[in-house]
Amino acid sequence: MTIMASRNLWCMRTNFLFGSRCWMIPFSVEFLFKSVSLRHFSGKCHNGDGQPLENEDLLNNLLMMGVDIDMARKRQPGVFNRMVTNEQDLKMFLLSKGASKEVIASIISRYPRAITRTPDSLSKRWDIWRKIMTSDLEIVHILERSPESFFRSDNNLNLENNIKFLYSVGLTRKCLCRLLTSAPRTFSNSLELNKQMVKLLQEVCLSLGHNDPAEFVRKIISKNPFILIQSTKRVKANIEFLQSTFNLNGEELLVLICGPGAEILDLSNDCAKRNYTNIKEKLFSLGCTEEEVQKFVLSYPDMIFLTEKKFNAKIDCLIEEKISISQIIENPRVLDSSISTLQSRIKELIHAGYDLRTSNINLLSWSQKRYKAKLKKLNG
DNA sequence: CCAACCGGGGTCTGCCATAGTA
DNA sequence: TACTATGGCAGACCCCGGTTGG
Repeated sequence: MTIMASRNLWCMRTNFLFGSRCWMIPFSVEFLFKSVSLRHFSGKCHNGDGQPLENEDLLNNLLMMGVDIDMARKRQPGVFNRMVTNEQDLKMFLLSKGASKEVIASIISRYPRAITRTPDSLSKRWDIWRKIMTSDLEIVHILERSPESFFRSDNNLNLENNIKFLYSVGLTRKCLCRLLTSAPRTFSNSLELNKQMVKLLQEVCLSLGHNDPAEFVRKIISKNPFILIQSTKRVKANIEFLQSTFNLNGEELLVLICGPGAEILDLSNDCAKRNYTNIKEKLFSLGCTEEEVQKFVLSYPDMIFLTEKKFNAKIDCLIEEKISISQIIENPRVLDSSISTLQSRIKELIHAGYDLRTSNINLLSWSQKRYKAKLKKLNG
């Protein structure tokens, strides 16, 4: 009863603020699918100039939910002209799955079209996702991160076909789980698009002389769960870059792209080329040969992710401490550490009397725990 | 005990363009 | 013709620790 009382009070307050539309009572699953919010006045309204007016009911609902209306309108203005929207259903649905009000508001603000989905379709889609994920909460986290990936498509049959297809490629449920967590967009791609990428990967594999494309595809996808949300154009370009830049035979290239260099395929237009060119120039300026540069990058391909600014800053910060370039290229992992980690560790090590010019520099990239233990020992 | 070697984990959305559709 | 569904784009590391070998 006290709950009812406070609820009534809340209702009165909101009525005072926003007009006469009353909420349905939350927290009760039986109301879930009975709340399609038809407008009391149908269709678009028009002012004297014939301009469509947005529906007041919808705006009030969204306001009370805490939705950022300006943001939502900017993103998908069309939603605001619809006769029928299901924001109440969506809210109830997501609440029942464990999403907070704040999360729901944020989801709608960022992907307003979510409120056009029917409860039935939502529920089906959710259940299909749940065949991969073990809990509702995991899905809530994904939606919070990326509402678009769940709501952008209403085609549940396509979703199911994608899952069938991915299994048919030989991926495990665990792998699908990783794909859904890391790159949920994979599952709202059209089946055709996913097939195209898989086909491309198989062709690459065969053209490089490997005889088990299925195994290769499984490996590359599990190594790089983002691959299926890249365009084939992008992936092709990056493979061509690797092929033309390093003198690798087919097998070596395959090992690279389904192993340590797998993520390079995600890099955007010419980014790999740009970053590699910078690495080359920087190292040339420090007296390295072309061969040394190639060997250095291949020994730790993630280097190619570093932008010009960051790569140069890291090198400079090491060189300033008289660490030689040969020490650096022989221990590429030190460039893994952030600039601030490098700076603070260098300072601490010098203070501890550690001579980086003659001692090993690998500890610059050790884990915090191992590094701290080492430092403690150095400080006696 | 110590460090080298090496693989793994997190994470990658939010925007724009456009063909298709009602 | 407004709106939807879908494709594509830019963007750009850092940290941890198990195992192994000395």
